[in-house]
Amino acid sequence: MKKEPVSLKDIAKQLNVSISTVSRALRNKGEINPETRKGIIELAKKLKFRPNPLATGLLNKKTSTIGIVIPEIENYFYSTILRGMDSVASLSGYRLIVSYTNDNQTNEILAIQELMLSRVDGIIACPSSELYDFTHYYDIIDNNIPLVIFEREPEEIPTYKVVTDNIKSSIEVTEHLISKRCRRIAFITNLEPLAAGRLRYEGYKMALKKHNIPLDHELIIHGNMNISTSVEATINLLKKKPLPDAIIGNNDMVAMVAMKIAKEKGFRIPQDIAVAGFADEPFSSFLEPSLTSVGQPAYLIGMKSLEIMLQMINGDIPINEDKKIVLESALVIRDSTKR
Amino acid sequence: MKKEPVSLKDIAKQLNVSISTVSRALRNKGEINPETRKGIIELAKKLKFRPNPLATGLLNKKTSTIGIVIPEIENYFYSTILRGMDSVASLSGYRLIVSYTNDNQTNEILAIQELMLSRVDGIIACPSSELYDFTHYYDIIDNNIPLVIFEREPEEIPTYKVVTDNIKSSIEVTEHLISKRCRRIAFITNLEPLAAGRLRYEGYKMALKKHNIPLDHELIIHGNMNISTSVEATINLLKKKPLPDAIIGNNDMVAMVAMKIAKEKGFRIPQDIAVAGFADEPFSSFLEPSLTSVGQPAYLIGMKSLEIMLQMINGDIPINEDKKIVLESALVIRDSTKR
DNA sequence: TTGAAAGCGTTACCAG
DNA sequence: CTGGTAACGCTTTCAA
Repeated sequence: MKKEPVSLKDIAKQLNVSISTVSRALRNKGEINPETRKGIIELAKKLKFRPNPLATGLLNKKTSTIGIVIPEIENYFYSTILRGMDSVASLSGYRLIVSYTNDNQTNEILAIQELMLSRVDGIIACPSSELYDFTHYYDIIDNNIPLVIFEREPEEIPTYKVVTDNIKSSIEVTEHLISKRCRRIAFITNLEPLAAGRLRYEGYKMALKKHNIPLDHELIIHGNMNISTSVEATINLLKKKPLPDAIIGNNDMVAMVAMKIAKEKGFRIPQDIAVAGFADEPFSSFLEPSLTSVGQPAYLIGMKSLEIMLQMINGDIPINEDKKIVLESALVIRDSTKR
Repeated sequence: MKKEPVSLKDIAKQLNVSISTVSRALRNKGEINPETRKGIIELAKKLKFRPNPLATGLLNKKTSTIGIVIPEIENYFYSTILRGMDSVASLSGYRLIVSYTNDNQTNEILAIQELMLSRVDGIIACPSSELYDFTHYYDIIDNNIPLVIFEREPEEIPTYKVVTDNIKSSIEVTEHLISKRCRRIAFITNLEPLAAGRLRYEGYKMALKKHNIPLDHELIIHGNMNISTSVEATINLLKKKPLPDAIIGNNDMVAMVAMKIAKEKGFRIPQDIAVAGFADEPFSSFLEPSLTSVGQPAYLIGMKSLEIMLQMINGDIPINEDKKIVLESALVIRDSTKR
């Protein structure tokens, strides 16, 4: 049914030359009669010939395809990372195959298996935060397939990682709140082993310690960062005595929910409770009050991950190095913490 | 460098049988000695053999890959569509290659060329709204490559289209505002030839006409729907005399911007000006006031497009039919229009 | 029941 | 300068 694309054979037949001659002419390799070459190139252009990637791939064992394993896509942070990756990939003639894990390990294992069966040239993955089993990553490494990890920092996986300065930026936002005379700072976060939230929690603790503010475990709420758990978390926080005077959400969605619930309960923001988030979503400056947030270099994470991957594939850097690239975040102060 | 995956040849060698025997055993085709078969299957499982998709693809001229052409991805609406597509594709053993056009025709043409060169089995595209040249689509059709269009409805491209009931839902939101005694309803929208905004504008006009409200062209602002143009559009609207008493934004981002600007200028929402949007983004219920919006069946658009594509590929439906699948939207009424 | 061979489209190598 | 051939990994057809 599908009309067949032109092949070298077609061109060879029409011009009464051999397939190898056509191949050579088109890739300008080896000696060749300029006349013959010109004719071949012309016909090829006319027929819109382009080598079948399946055939070349079969030959040099390359698919020109990179597998991406990412938790979600309906999320500005991750979709921006993806676009950063795509921008580099498409410029270099690579295609991306994207798998979504929902931050769930079972999906992740399946995704990686599928990608390896698809014979991708490399895998760039964000391991799910609950990760406790690393065999599927060792599988990638054992097969000498280039692997780049992004956003999460599993020490158990010895390879390149592209991450952000979670601890530092968390210290920064916490100190910002402290400078605004907040003393009971609550933190709604994801404390799963590999979650960025866990590192941010470390930063938070360091900031408190530095300023001699006692850590109150009551103010730390572990959640999986969806809307309903965030609602619940906030309601619980607002029952604590004494009340928290600030809430940090592990992302802007959580912070947004916290603000809404607090306002509904009659608290003024930021006067009664200051609120801050992470990731600086486009909507954050439009909330009421506008939301203070730690901006993440999402696009850059994507670009950088893909650049490293390409270097690995091209053999410019070894594929078995355990190295961490840390990109900088930037605190964006808005009305939700101005008091 | 990369460790070679096991091939039929490897298995054949180890078991001292021919490649064809192994192939037959594994796919349970043709007569074969149950003993031999068992041995082969066992070894294959142990070695984690899986056929090289490049080789099979070369043989049956299939890549098991579907190309997606989509305007953006950092946008809940489009990323949800994409996930809908992915959910169906991954269940059917298809991979998706996604290209982003930024709603720009030049990018779109390049994307489609690239996809065709990659030999995708089918293309699902959202043509850019400014589209005036359709040759690249005719190119797809001429090559007998299955094509599905989504979200936009170009009459010039005779193929399956998966769209939403833009006119109807626009009538609905406009009538909703009219029922709230709004008479000067402004519309910030994208009027490019293929934009959904154009159809929504039609619906808007029909609703006004039905209720004998004169159309005031001053209240229609054409924009490309980014934040800065929306800011400008709103500022202009708020200078009109008499003032608009409602603003419809062509998406929730626009409506969000309009609300913010109007509030900053001292207008009360919805009392002075009611506001509504399209697409019902997750943040919309968290705005102040919560935003009335037309919910779009994004996930369904994605699923449906891919289902149709698979049917085309499988030959269950002809690939040259000009048919439109219309999915229903649902108006979500919130505080921004409750007056 | 099994094996050999052709072919998918391409490239690389070796003769001529 | 050009053509033939082998090879990539797989499926299918034809013989044995």
